[in-house]
Amino acid sequence: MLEDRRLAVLRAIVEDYVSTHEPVGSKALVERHSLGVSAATIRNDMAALEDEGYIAQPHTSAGRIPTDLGYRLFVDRISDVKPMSAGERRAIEQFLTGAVDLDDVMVRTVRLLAQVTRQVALVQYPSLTRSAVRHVELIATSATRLLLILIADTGRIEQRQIDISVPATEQNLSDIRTRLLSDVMGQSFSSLAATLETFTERCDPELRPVAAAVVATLLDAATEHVDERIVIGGTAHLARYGEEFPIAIQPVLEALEEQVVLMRLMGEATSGVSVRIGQETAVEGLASTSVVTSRYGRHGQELASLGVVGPTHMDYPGAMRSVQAVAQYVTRILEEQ
Amino acid sequence: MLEDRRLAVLRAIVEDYVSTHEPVGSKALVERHSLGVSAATIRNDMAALEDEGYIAQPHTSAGRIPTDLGYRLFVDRISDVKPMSAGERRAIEQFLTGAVDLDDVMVRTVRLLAQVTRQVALVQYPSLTRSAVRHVELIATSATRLLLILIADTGRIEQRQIDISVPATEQNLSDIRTRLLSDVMGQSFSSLAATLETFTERCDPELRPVAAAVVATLLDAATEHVDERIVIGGTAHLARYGEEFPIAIQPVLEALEEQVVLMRLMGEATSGVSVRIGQETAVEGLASTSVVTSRYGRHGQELASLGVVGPTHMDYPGAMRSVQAVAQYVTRILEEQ
DNA sequence: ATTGGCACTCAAGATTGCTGAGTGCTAACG
DNA sequence: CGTTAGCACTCAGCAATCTTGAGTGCCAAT
Repeated sequence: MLEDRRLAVLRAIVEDYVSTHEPVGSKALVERHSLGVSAATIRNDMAALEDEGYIAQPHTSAGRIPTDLGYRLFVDRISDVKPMSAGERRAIEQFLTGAVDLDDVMVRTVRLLAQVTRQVALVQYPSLTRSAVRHVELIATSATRLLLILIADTGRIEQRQIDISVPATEQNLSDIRTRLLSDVMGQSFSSLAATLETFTERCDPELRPVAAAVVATLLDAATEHVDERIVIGGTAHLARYGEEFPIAIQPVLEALEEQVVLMRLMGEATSGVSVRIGQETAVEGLASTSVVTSRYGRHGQELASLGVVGPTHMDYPGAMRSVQAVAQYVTRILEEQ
Repeated sequence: MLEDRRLAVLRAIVEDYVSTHEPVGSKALVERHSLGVSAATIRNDMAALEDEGYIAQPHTSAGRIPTDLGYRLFVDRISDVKPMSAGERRAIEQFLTGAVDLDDVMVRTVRLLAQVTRQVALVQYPSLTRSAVRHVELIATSATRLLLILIADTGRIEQRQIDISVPATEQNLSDIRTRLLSDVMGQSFSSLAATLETFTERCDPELRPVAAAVVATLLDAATEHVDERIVIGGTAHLARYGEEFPIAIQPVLEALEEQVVLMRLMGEATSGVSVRIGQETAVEGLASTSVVTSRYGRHGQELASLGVVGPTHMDYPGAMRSVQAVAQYVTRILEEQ
């Protein structure tokens, strides 16, 4: 009962603060929300909420703003994820259909997400290690140089140069290509190391040097360590906050240019929608931002993440809803491919 | 003689303003530069320069700042492009070697350029229409769906889905693939339309529906209209200026997210280093920024552009030098591929 | 437990005055 | 005729001061 009202007060504070970006006082609260009690009572509740660490005062004679902890409680216990309107769903669908290739899907998705949430959007390319080989191609670009092309069933393509010391004939290459294709076609990238362990031995002795080089390069490309690609969009929205709010956007932009940081944000695998608030991001430059992500995938398997980065005082229910919806549609698009 | 001194004054104003970001007065000028005349004389020169539109006063009791026209004169007639130090050259070289594929070259280049110039960097992917076909691959991903892979001799790869109404046998596909390859291998992308005009007719009647679809898709992919890809980096540098300078960075970020704008900035083909100052960019959001670009290429042919975007009060000689040097190195890297 | 009343605090905005960098003008100089 | 010194004038920016009002915490009454 009393607990209930306190939560209601916290929710009201979060909602008002998110929409006005100004500390909210007891009087304004009772006016804007029908809480059924007087401002003085709210003040008592506020004092209690402040003791527990859910809200704070910027300075003595100001209203309260939610702390990271407050947002966390809000996200975990209070907010209810509203479903999207039919119109929104249709808009998303329209935006994503007609993509000509994977790059196009990624670019369209990041734009869509940025536009819908009005925040910075991140989309990670489907993980190679979680997908399977659709095709492998080996092309001679000069006498001692080959080009290896790897195509995943997600549509993702990787290419690598291979320098070989001894020239290989077209026949040799063709042999290797055929063997390689029959070995790895349809295999998951993560199992390639095992699959190709004996590949070189199984080749004719004269092919072995080339085969070894090819296998080594292929495995290197398939076990991509840090070079997962991430597309960013909507950075202009950052500046919008900066205008009337003391969020230094430089550290945020810097953080978003660091591959390591992005991988940390997108990599942590949790099903469903994940929300990290302020310090929880564990990234220095993102201390005053929150990150809302969701996994997306294909046929029940999760391939990668997408999400948004915004100020801690963001519209969490809205962001969570949009991120989830977009993830679902990307999943569907990938399944159609 | 008199003209000479006026130019020297303008140059001094530009240099001081670029380094301090504060309006420069006559007194400060004579102190910092040995111009051999008194402040009063400088004031006369300044008044003349202002009449001619090269400098302006933010308010009555302030020093002068260069106008766009002033920077233009500075760039055209006054500044001398200093060569890079050996150390800088080595740093650039080191940064760019070791790239595993074209994507990698592009990403490394944009990072390098952003780091060296401390500004926003743009790198355009090599134009397809100006390069030649290294390889074409046709893969069946299901009975009625093909994947067409185009590889340019720059290392750039394009892929497209092809839906065919009638299932094609592996033998059919192989036929088409072989014919296609012998037709287009080594051809320039711009000549493909002519080369493939009679391709469908030359096929067996039963292959024609599939062949027609393949050719149509291939030509569509090869004549990419607006979807030239551009990589952006170093946006965090924008915020640095924003801090102590009233450049609204939001319009800049917005402009940089518009494909059309980027194409306009990068597309205008001029050999050598090109500088567009303030309004000259002809982009609303970039009215208070300048763009320094250079073409890069391979074997004398220009493939695309790279460059930087920064505030109009940038270090033009430095930026021009860095952009030129990086373009040269990228050219070299592409030639090695 | 809730409420009204009241004293207290303090950020933000307005007002004022001062300072000094910088200019333009004029008259003198070589 | 170009250059210079001198001088009056302008005005952004800073600091000091004052005022206002939103908001709080506490206490006594219900």
